Parts: sequence; structure tokens; C-alpha cells
Amino acid sequence: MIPNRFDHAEAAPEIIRRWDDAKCGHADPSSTKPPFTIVIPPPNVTGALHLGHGLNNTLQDIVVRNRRMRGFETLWMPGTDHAGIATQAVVEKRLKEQENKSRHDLGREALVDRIWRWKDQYEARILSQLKRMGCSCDWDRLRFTLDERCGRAVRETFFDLFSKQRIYRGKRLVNWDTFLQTAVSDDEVFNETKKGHFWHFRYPVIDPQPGEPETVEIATTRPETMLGDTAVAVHPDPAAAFDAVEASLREKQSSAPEKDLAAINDEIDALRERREKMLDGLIQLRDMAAAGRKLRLPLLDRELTLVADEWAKPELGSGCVKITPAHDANDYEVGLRQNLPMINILTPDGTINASGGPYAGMTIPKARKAVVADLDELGYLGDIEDRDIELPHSDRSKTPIEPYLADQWFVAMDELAQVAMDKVNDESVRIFPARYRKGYLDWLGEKRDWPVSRQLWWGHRIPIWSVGGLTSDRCEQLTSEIESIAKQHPDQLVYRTDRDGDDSFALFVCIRDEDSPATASVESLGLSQDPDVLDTWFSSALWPHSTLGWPEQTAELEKFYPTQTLITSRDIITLWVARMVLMGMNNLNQVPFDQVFIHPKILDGLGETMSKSKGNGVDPIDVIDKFGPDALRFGLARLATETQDVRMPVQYECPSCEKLIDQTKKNRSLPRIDCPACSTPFSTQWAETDADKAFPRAAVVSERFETARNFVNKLWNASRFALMNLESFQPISVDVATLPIEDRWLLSRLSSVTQTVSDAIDRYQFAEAASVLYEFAWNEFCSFYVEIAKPRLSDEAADSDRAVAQNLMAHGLDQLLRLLHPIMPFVTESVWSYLGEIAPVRGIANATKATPFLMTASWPKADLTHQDQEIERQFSEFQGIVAAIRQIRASQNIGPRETVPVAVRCDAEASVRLKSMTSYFKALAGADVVDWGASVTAFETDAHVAIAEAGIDVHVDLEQFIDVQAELSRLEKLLQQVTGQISGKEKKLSNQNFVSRAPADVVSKERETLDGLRTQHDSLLADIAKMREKSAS
RNA sequence: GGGCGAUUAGCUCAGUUGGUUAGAGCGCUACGUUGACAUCGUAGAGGUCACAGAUUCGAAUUCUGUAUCGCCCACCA
Repeated sequence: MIPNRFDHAEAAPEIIRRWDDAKCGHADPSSTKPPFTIVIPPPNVTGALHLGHGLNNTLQDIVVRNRRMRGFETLWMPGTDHAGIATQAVVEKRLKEQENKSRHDLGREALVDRIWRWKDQYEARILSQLKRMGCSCDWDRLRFTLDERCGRAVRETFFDLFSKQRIYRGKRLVNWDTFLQTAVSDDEVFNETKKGHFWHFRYPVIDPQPGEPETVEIATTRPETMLGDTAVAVHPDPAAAFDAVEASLREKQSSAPEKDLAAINDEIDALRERREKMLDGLIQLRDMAAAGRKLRLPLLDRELTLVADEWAKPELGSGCVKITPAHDANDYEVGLRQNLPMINILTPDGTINASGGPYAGMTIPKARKAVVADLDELGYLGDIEDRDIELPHSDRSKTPIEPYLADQWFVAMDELAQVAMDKVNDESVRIFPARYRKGYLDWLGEKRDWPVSRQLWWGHRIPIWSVGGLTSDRCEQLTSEIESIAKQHPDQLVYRTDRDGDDSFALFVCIRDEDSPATASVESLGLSQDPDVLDTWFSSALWPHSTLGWPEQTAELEKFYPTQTLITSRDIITLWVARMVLMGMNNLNQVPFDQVFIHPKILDGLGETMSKSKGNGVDPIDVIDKFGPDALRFGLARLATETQDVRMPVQYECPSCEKLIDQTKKNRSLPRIDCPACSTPFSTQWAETDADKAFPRAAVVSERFETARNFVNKLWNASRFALMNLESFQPISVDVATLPIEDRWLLSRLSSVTQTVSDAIDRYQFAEAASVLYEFAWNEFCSFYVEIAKPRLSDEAADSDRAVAQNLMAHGLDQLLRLLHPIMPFVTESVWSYLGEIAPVRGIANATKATPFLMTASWPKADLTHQDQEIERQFSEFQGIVAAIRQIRASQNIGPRETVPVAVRCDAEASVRLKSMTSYFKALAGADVVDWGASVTAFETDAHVAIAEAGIDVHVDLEQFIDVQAELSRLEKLLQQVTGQISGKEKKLSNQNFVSRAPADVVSKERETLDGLRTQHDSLLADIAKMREKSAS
């Protein structure tokens, strides 16, 4: 006997093992089937997967399983990403916490070794999560962005771009993380508002002429940066600048709402007052700048240039701005424009260096205090205002970022970006939903060069060997030696020289293959490899082809590139998607994928994105443990609509009593919660090690998955019923035209559901596919077909009808399992094998033997000849009558064991049809239909429901059951509804404009409806009158 | 500051090109344990579609504005 619940915990591991053993997910490059390829967005090995990954991978698997069933040679390429800075930061943080060591204590090799161990641990966890979700990747092809094969592709790409002069070295103001001592990209920086100050100081003018000011006032939120100042700027045309600001305010005013007008007026007044007061002074300063006057930097006694530059905004601060080119992005631009010296005042660990004179060795906060105090003592300090300051922080170390001038490698983006834009513009790559095109195109359109070097140890080492500080002669000599090495090793070396000081030169050699003997020769000349590694996105950008073996012309690459679709989340459209297109074009001159589907994000109950640091992340494994993998997948798919992010309130499940406690902003950050039901303390955080587990951890789950879990169970039980009734199943050939209405209805519905679902999956409408299947399986297959099959399958039924019913049942279940399999692979695969035992050869018309695995079975074809609107209409008449009887039963409170006599007034045609369904009325509505036809009249004690659109009246004999009051109130409620509708329609139809201007078919339809309603209204009045009579007697 | 999206039942969400009385699941109410399923069944209550205008015979749906929320990008000496 099959158990009455699907035990996913027991069944799923076994099913996974069987799929694995049979290599169901394996893709064969020598296959003649058309290819279908998806590469997984490789999850970072930083930590375990959360529900966002759950969604991402569920959707990919739905597409992949669907395509596999549709006869494609399907490859889902699995893998993980080394996630450079993120992973190194996590490991370094733990090193600090647990052993109080920095990476420098360990050294490069030992640290990298530790990160590999971390990677192994988390990769294993990630893979087990993916497998437990049922992801049908080709596991034999597992890749890692830092493995040999990917490394080869990275070096080849770098070599190629370097040869084409598209990789260059330049100074760039980078976001310096002083804790990790590395540059971080703009994307890894977040701003935090902190209370701070706005300090005003004065810098003395050197030898002021009569009439000139003795000092110039500037203001800053970061006084310590004055140690790196090399200029003070004033606007070259202050009057024009004031005009421009006023003009823009006026423009704003012209379109502003009433309530803002006063505020804007005040702003304009203030601006004018300021102009009055300051303009002459600023013009004077501008003239002084033109005359080459200098200022003196207090404390360091440095001479500062006074420059005229538009960066200085007369409407802000003192109208003058200090320029620190080496530590501020805008000042850097000014420095380039004005040819200013750039003085770096920081060491890599964020303390002041020798350029800071007496402040050398101080940390930034210390230096700030000291600078302010010393300026004050010299009398150069002015007002200090309180101010909220947006301070950039590193997302990795959570410490403040310092802008820092450093040598970096860049990829020139102009041409590469243009190609990637063209490919989206000409729809070689199509993005769904289309609105995400804009972000992609805008971002690429800026064509900002891509800084690719990272001062890290975890990543692909930059394949450049260099030596600097060379004299011109030495450089020439070295170059010729490199030239001769290059000749010995064709296609292995590219070199370039560059100035690295006023009179010194540097030599850079890019080596294609690290293992080439050329490397040793190059190193023997005194060149050493660049210590930096590449941005992690550099290797991610190659993912669609590096995983297939590029640069080698492998069979895989030949068969499976370009891939068909990429399914990912919106936050990496630019960082990843755009760069894959660009690199795919550069390396293979082919786009990496035809379509990109951007799916929604999963938010918590408060509408915030889930993240580990907030403590609102959900481990898909928790959901699987509680609800099962199919419920997880179905639940996610059903929520994956196109327009809206998914809000998912989450609960803690008490590890002791299983009570669910809502997660709130407050309790999610607590290290410990006591269960309100049983007082057991539990932890809410993901613990990385056993040592972290002070309390048992509560699973974090969401009740949103209950519906899906119930659905899995519903399907299981319907299957169970079917299997129990397929005893002695024999495949027979049926003639569809001769089948009874319920069978033809099932076939018709199956056909259109198949069509809808196939289409929905192709359009990435996963929610629609899931909902349509849910509706069909539950409300049509279970609630009607299975119920109707009961009498047909019973012992009393005729053998021939029983055989037909068995064949239809087996076929219906077979098709339903196939359709549901991509979304719910486990329960369907499990039922499939039971079905294969009892009815191995099945199918309408030409029965065939089922394949051993549903996973590799074929996707249903929508047989359009089965679709029959008339049959569906007739069946809905039947459903309407059943609903009418049920409604009367409910309002009369008639118990389920009672059978009620029923008579149905309908035309002759319908009565023939419905007569054959007599037993189903018994099964579905407990009704004993005693009379059919046009001449049927009401019972003596009668309840009546009119089905106007079908021209049917349902009468129930209430002789034994009558509750007059209940019946009256049912009728009166109905009357009220109908009356309301009638008056609505009448109003509409009495409107001459409607009648004359609306299309004729709309108007006539309204008229028909109104007529029907009036008939219904009259018959209701009659019924009520009769009932009143009864109540009186 | 620029861009994108959202606002529909207590909660989470559907609602195709404007056209019946705006739907589903959960939750709620009543009844029910009938041989597939109480993770179930039947029936029911619950909505001024954020607000204000406009277009139209007709607007949840189109347009304009407002409010609130979210995301992305840029910038703030």
C-alpha cells in the first residue's frame, strides 16, 4: 500500500541518486539533437546559498528540464565563483577573530591555502544545496572560476587584450580599503551617513599686495587632507557662475508646485545677497590667480598655487576650494587639468606618510585632531559647523574608504563596450523584461575604462612581468633581450615600455602561458610578476566560453556555444551580463547567449532584500526540510511574476516545539530568542562552525510554502487513487470521437493546458505556468475527473467502460506528471515509477512503453484535434448544475450522507447528454436526479437555481429537509444581487451615448444579459412567494 | 539630482489589446472525517483597485499631476 503522504525526506535522496547513476543530466557533444545550453550564474563561495539563489536556480532548472524533455541536447553548466575580494575578506576576518592574525602574519601562500580550504568547504555545501533542490546540472562538468581551465582562458584573454593595446597601465584614484589594504571597485563601496563637522580655515597669501586679502578662506569636512593640498581654486568667472545658478533656480521655480515656491524664493534671495557680498572678493581672487599669486600651506610651509577652475562653486562655502589631487576624485580631475603636483599622504595601512611631515605615522583620526588643533593655535581656524557627512565605506571590511592614487591595470572600454551595445540594440541578445535594456545600454554608453587589478592574493594573478626604474639605455638593452626570448618562443610574449618617472622607464612583459620556459628566461633578466590579481568579474566575464574549454576548440565549445539563455538577477546586469557579451564578442566574435531573463528579487516581510548580515536570509535547505524540495520550487515559481519583487514574510521555527515566530526587524538581530510557547532558547544566526552554536539554531522558513506543500500532497493522493484503481490495466486503443463527454473534456483541457504551459515557460512566465497547472490539477483533474472516475472504476461498472476509464486515467496522470515535472521533479518522478509498474504501456491512440525516467521522458504535445469548445461548454453546464445543487444543500444544511432528489429543466439535447452523467451527480453532489427535460416542473417543496446563460433550471426536492427561513434568506440574498445587477444594466442601456457609440455587439450582449437577469428576477419572486406561503401554512 | 518599478481583500499576489457583478492562495466564519487526500471537502463573509484631474459611451487598465515605498546610477569641498 502506498502511504498517504509523499515522504520527500525519504524519496528525494534516492531519486537524486538514481538520476546521478543514470547520468540523466549529462550532455553529449556528439549528439545529433539540437543543443540547449544554460550556464549557471556561478554562486560565490563566500557562503551558503540563500533563497534568492533558490529562486534563480529553480527557474533555470524549470527551463532546463523542459528543454531536455522537448528533445534538446541540454547542458546546464554548473560551477562556482571564487569571488576574489569577498572571499578573501571573509577568511581574513575569521583569521583575525579566531587567531588574531592578519594576512601578513600568514604570508601569501599560506593565506591562499586557507582560502582554498574555505572554498572546498563552501563549494561542497553549495553543491549539496543545489542537488537537494533537484538542479539537473551536468555535474561531471563542474567548473570553478579559479580552476586550471578558467585560468587558461583568463591568461589568453589578457594576453590578447594586452597585444591589442586594450589593456593599459595608469594612475587612478582608487577606493582604498585600509583594512584589507586593497583597492575596491565603486560597486563594493556603500555610503553611510555619519555626524561630522565642516571646518573653515584660512590659508595665508604670500606677500599680499596692498588691497589684497591676507588670507583665503576654505572649508572642508576632512581637515587632515590639507597635508596633501597643492592648490586652492576659485571660479574663473564668478559672476557668470552666479547667473547660471540663479537661472537654474528660476527654471525649477517655473515648474515647481505652489507649496515649494516660497522656499525657492528664499533660496534666490539668499543667493543674491551672497553674490552682493562676495562677488568682488571672488573676482579679485580670480585676478590674483591669473597673476600667478601663491598661498602658503600652514603647518607644512608648502607653496600652493591659486588656480581658476570651474570646479570651485561660488555659491558654496567660501567660494574657494582646497585641492587635494591625490585624495579626492574631483580634485584629481582639477589636478590633471591644472597640471598640479599630486602628493600622496597615506601609507597603504591608512596612516600618514612622510609627506605629512610632523604628522607622519599618525592614523587619520589622530592627524585630523592634531591638524585642527595646530591650525587653531596658529590662528587659522575659523568656524566649525556640525554636519551630516556621507562617508564611503568598504562593503567588504566595513571600514571607511580612502581615495588613494595608485598604479592600476585598465581595460579600455570604448570599442569593446560599443560592440556589446550594438549586440543588444540589434537584438542579437534579447533582454526580458525589456525595460532592463536601458540600464545595460546607459551603463555601457559611459564607456568608462575598467580597472581590473586588485591588490589581493586570492584570484587570477596578472600575467605581467615587469621591472621599473630603468635608465633609457638599460631599458633599450633589456628590450632587445626580451625580443630575442620572444623569437625563441613564438606567440608567447608581448612587451611594452613606459615612462615611470621623469627620467626612468619600466618594461612590461605579458606571458601567454605561465608554464612556458619563457617565464624563467624573463625572470632571469630581473623581471618579476605583478603581485596583483584580476578583478573577479574578469574571469566571470569569460564564463560561458571558458567553461566549455576555450581557447581550445573543444567539441563542447563547438556544440554548446553560444548558449541559449541566461537567467540572473538584476543587480549584475552591468557587472556581469554586459561584460560577458563584451568578452564573448572579443574572444569568439559571437554573443554568449541569445536571451537574458531577469527574475525578481526575494524580499523579506519588511520589503528589504535578504542578506546574511541583516539576519533575514533563508537557507533553502530549511524550507526543503520542512516542506520538501518540490514545495520550495513550486512556491518560488508561483511567485516569480514579471513585474514585482517577491515579498516573503519569514518565521523562525522553534527547534524544540516547532512553533513559528514571525521575524521582525527587532528580533532578527538578536543572538538568541526564547520561544514564546515552550521557552526554549534558540539562535537565529547561521553558525559557520560548531563553536558558534551556543544554542540550537532555529530554521528560518516561510509559511508561503504551505500552499505548495499541500499541492504536492494533493497530487500524490490523486496519483495514489489512480494507481489503486489501475489494477489489471490493459492498454486499449480508443476512438476519441466515441468517448463520453467527461473523457473528451479531459483530453480537451489537457491539450490547452499543455499549450499554455509550454508557451508560458518559453516566455519565462513561470508564475503563470505554475498557476495554470495548479488550477488544472486541483480543480479540474482532482475535483472533477477523479471524482467522476470513481463510479466508472468501481466493481459494479461494466468492464468495457472500466477499461476505457483506466486508460484515460493513466493517460491523464501520465500527461500531468510530464507537465509538472520541470517544476516538481521529485514527486512526479516518484509517481512515474509507480505508474510504470502498473501501466508501463499507455497512451491514447498509440500506446507506447514509458521511459524509465520521467526526467528524460518527452514533453507532451498539445493535440489540437482534442480541443473542443463545445465539449468544454457542455461540461461546464454539468459543473454549473453540480454547483447549484451544492449551494442549495449548503444553505439547507443537508448532511453529506443524505441524498436529495433533483430535477433539471433543460432542452432535449442537454437532457440526453446529462442523463448519461446521472451517476456523477450522485458522486459529486449527493443528488438523485429523478427527472430531465423541457417539461420538468418544480417539486412540491422546492428549491430552485436558475443557470441563465445555459437556459437550465435546477430544482431540488426539499420535502424531507425544508428549512423555510434558510431558503427564504438564500432567495432574498440572490434577489438583492440580481436586482442590483439589473439596475446597473438598465442605467447603462438607457444611456443614449452608450447605445449609439459602443460597438453593436457589446450593446446587444448587454441587452441579452439584462433579459436573462429579468427572467431570473421574476422566477426568484415566484419562488419567494411560494416559500412565504409555505412558511405561513 | 537622473532613471526604473510598485501601490488591488487582514496578508502575499494575479488581472493579456479599455467592455458582465475585479480574481487566487493563506487567514477568517459555518458545516462535514463519505474507502485518494483534514497537508481534505462544501458553502460563505471580506475590495471607493493610493489620491486628484484628464481622455472615453465606458478606466484597476490610457494620459498628467500628487503622495508613499523599493531598486539602480550619479553627486555632495
